[in-house]
Amino acid sequence: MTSQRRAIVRAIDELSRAFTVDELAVRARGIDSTIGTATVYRAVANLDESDWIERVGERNGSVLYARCHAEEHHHHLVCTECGRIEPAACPLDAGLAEAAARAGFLLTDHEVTLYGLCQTCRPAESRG
Amino acid sequence: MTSQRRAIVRAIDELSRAFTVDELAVRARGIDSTIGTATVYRAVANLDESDWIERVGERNGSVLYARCHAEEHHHHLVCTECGRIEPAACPLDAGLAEAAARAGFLLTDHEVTLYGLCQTCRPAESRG
DNA sequence: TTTACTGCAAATCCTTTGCAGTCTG
DNA sequence: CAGACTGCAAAGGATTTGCAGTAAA
Repeated sequence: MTSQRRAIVRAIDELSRAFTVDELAVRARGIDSTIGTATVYRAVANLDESDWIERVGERNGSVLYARCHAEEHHHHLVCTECGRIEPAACPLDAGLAEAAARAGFLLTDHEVTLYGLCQTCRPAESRG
Repeated sequence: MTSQRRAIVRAIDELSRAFTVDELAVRARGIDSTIGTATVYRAVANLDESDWIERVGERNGSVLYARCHAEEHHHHLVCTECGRIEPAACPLDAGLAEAAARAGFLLTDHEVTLYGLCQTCRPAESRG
């Protein structure tokens, strides 16, 4: 592990919310200003592959990633305002699996992402 | 509605499966060879806005669209091999909504896409 | 005619890659 | 030293946009 990789990992931990590669690059450069964009892309690809971070959706055409501490299979709740994320239980129940089977499909993958506003970002009048 | 738009709509109907803008452009040019790519992108944007087609996921970095005849809120089952799509019931139940609320989130949107292999594309040994 | 739509080419934007040099183990 | 990693700059691919002309209502 190189110093750049370490800086990138630290930047992800400091962000502690969903981020685009570019946002991460900016943050990482706050730690080591010489880090190139390609390096960040490569590090993200590696960390994604090793499941240390995950794709959690997209924002304006850029892939959104986040470090999530949940162990088992899960999905994400992403605040569209500040990027805060929360793990969300997988909603794919037996009923849906059955429906897929009924349609003749063999399920191989699925994407579930919930978007919303976190407690901090939601308008006051919507707070219970 | 222009003749190009008509050709594009017809191409979508003929495809009757999930498609990328580029795939649609190829098909549309089979009807009218002069249709430009930008025109297809613009037509797709319009049709998407008017809910005549919907984004149903992505493939190799390109957005996947499909015409879906289901009326109410729903999601999609997409065959990763041939692009066949089926509507899928929304799995977001009260439990998940509650969990989101418990995390302080005000849900504003969600994406659910199931990927798999349709009856035709799945390997023979997996057919029940 | 007024407005929306078109094709083309250029421009954007995100992401990946080739390369030659550098660091890690 | 071998292999993985780096920054840079160039390339790639998807999508958007400016423009001047064309078709539709």
